[in-house]
Amino acid sequence: MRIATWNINGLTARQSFLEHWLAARSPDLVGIQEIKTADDKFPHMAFAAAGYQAVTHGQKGWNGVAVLSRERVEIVQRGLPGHEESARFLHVRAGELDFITVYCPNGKTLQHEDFPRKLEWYDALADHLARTVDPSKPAVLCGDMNVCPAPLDSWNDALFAGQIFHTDAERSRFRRLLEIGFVDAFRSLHTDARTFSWWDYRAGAFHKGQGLRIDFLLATPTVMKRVRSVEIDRDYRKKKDALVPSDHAPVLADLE
DNA sequence: ATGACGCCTTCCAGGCGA
Repeated sequence: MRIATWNINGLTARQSFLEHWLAARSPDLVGIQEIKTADDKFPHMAFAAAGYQAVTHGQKGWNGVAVLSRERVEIVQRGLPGHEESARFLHVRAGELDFITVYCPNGKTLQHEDFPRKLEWYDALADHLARTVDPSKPAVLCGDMNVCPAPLDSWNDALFAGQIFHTDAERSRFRRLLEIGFVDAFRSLHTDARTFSWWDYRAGAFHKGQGLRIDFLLATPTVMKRVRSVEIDRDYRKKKDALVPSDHAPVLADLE
């Protein structure tokens, strides 16, 4: 079984690119973020033709998450309770697996009012997961977390020390997800790899290796036992047949 | 030093992303 997460930066702009990737990688279960599309505008037919059922928690213009699955899934929860004003949370059940995808708030800067809101959102997420996820059972929490959990996850941790994505406040929120019982699958298999999942579109950041690792597949121990590989699909951060890529790369894991 | 690219929108300049 192949699972994945990907911030696609706009479904309308990325649909062909996403379909290209689905055909090339054949994932079974995918969390996508930033679809920026309302539920009633989601192109279900196109994904059904590619063999995927889509479950969406969409929003016009901003945010929006969805799950694409080859096998039938059922909705457990759409929207983070108490924070339904932005579409950032979707929990589905795929057989025995609880699969949750999130698009965490960005926060902008430490001075911006969005920063304390980001921390509050994280606290609400952790509270909700602690109540609703049994860490002894198979579960995956994936998505764009908008945090570099450790210096190794940033192209220049010294330059950005104490700035957005690099603060102790954000890192402690990320750690709380691990304390609930989730394991960072990529880091677990690649202890020392300085591998990123996002690169700014501007100034040739991708080619200069100036990226961040902010997209994660977090899995409970029963899932981790089945993990055979975890990779960041940086080939899909490149232009593909003249199609423009997202600024994020997909993260993929193969489970036994 | 600044902006840099690409997304979106009651529509095309301006906000936002990370």
